[in-house]
Amino acid sequence: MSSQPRYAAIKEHIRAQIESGKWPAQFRVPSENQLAQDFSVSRMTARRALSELTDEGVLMRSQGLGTFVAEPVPAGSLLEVRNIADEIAARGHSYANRILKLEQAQAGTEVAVALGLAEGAAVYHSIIVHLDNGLPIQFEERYTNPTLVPEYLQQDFTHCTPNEYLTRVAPLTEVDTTVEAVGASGEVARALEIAENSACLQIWRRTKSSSGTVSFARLVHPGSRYRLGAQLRF
Amino acid sequence: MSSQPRYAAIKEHIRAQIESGKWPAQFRVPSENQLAQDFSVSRMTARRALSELTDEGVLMRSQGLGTFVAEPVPAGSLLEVRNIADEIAARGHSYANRILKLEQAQAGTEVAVALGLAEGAAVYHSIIVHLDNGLPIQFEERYTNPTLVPEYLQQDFTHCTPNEYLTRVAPLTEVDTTVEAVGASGEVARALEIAENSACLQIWRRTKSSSGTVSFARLVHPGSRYRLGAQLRF
DNA sequence: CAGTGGTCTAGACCACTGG
DNA sequence: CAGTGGTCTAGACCACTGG
Repeated sequence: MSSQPRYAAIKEHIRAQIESGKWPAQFRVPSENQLAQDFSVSRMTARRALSELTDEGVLMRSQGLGTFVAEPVPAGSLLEVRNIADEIAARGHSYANRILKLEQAQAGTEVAVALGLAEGAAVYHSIIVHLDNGLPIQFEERYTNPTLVPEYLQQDFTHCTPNEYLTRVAPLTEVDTTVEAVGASGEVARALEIAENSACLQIWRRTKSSSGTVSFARLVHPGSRYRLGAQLRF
Repeated sequence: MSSQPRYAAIKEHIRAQIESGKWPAQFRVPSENQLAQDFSVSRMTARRALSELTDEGVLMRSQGLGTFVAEPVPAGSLLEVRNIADEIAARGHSYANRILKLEQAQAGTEVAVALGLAEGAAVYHSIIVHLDNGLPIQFEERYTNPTLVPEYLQQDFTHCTPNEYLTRVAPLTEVDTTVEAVGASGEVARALEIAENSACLQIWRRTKSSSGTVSFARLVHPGSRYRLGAQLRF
C-alpha cells in the first residue's frame, strides 16, 4: 500500500490533476519548495517527481520561471493501442481466436525485468492466435502481473481479448512500444500458418497502469497480412 | 570548459569506455561508491550519472548485483521524423552513405498517385544506403516532386541527407507513415549486405509541406539492425 | 529583490544479492 | 556478512527570471 516511494506519489498526484483537466496545458504547477512543503518531503524528493515528469514529456521547466504542463503529444493510429478484434470488425471481417496457452509460469530474466518482478516470480502466461476471416493475423504472447490482475487466468478470452480485458480492469497510463522485423520461428510459423523464417512484424508492448507494470506482450504479424499506419501533422 | 556539471562528466566518461569497446555489453561498471571516490563527488552525484544512463538504455541496474552495460539497441522513433544521420550521431557512431542513384525519371502509377502528379511526369529519383559504423542500416529510395524542389539533383547528399535537405527547403506540415515487414529483395539485399529474403522493416513515408506533397520514400532496414520505439503516456 | 530551477554534499536507513 | 542499488534528508551555493 504505502510501499510506494514518496516521489512516485507526488508524480501520481500531478498526473491526476492533469488528467482531470484541473491543470491544463501551460498551467504552472507548484514549485519544488511548494511541493516539498505540501507533501512534507525534502526539496530533493519533490524535485525528483518534477524532473522525471519532465523527462517523460509531461512537464516543461524553465529556470527562474517555473514548471508548466506540456502540450499533449499528438499520436497517430500506429501509436494507439487498439484491440485487434475491434480492428478486424472495423474492416467488416469476422473475428475468431485460438487459445494456445493460458497458465501460470515462472518469470525468466527478460520477463522479470519488463514486469519489474524478481526472476522466478509467478506470472500469468498466455498465447493466443487472432484470426481475420479465418486467416491467422496475430500471434499474441503475453505475460501479466498476477498481483495487479489476479483474475486473469479465469477469463474467457474467446469473447474478450486480453487487451480489452486489461484496459477495463487496469486503465493504461503508459505504453512502451518497440517495432521490429523478424523471421518467423518454428512455433510462430506453425501458429500463423506461414513458412518458417518468412518476414514478420514483431511488436513488443509494455503497458503500465497507475499501480505498476501490468503486462508485457509480444505481438507477431505475418508481414504479408498486416501493416501499421500513422498520420502525423505539425 | 569546466562549465559542465560533474554528473555529465561522469556520464561522458562511461560512454567513452563503452564506445571504445573497453566496457562491452554485460560489463560491470564501477559502483556508485567507487565512482564517487574516483571522481571525488558525493554518492548522489555519481548515482545521477548512472541513473540517467540507465533511463537512456545505456546501462542496466540490479539491486544487490551492480550496474551493467546494456545490449546496444539502435531505435528510431515512431513519433517523429528524424534524420538518420543525426540518429546515428546521437548514438556516438560514425555516419557514412553510398549514393546508388540520383537522376530524373518518369513517375510510375504508384509514384504518380503518391505525389499527386500525372503518370509519366518527370520526378527526381534517388537511392542512398546509410551506414552506421560502416554497416548498412537503411536503404532509402526516394521520389521527389521537381516542381516543389527543383534543386534536388544538384545537392551533395554525401554530407547532408535528403531528409535534412528537404526539411530545410520545404518545412513539413504532414507525414503519412506505413510500417511493414518484408523479405529483402535481391537489390535491397545486395545494398544492405544481407541475405535475400531475410526479414526487413520497410517504412513508406509521404511528406507534405504547405505547397503540396514533396516526397515519397521507401526506407528498408535490416530487421536485425534496427528497431522503432515509442513511449506513450495517457 | 524574492522566487525559481540546477547542482551538489555528507550523511542516513532500507531491500536485496552473493558468498 | 559486506557490498550493491533505492530512497530520502536538510542543508548549501549558483544562474536565471520577473518586478
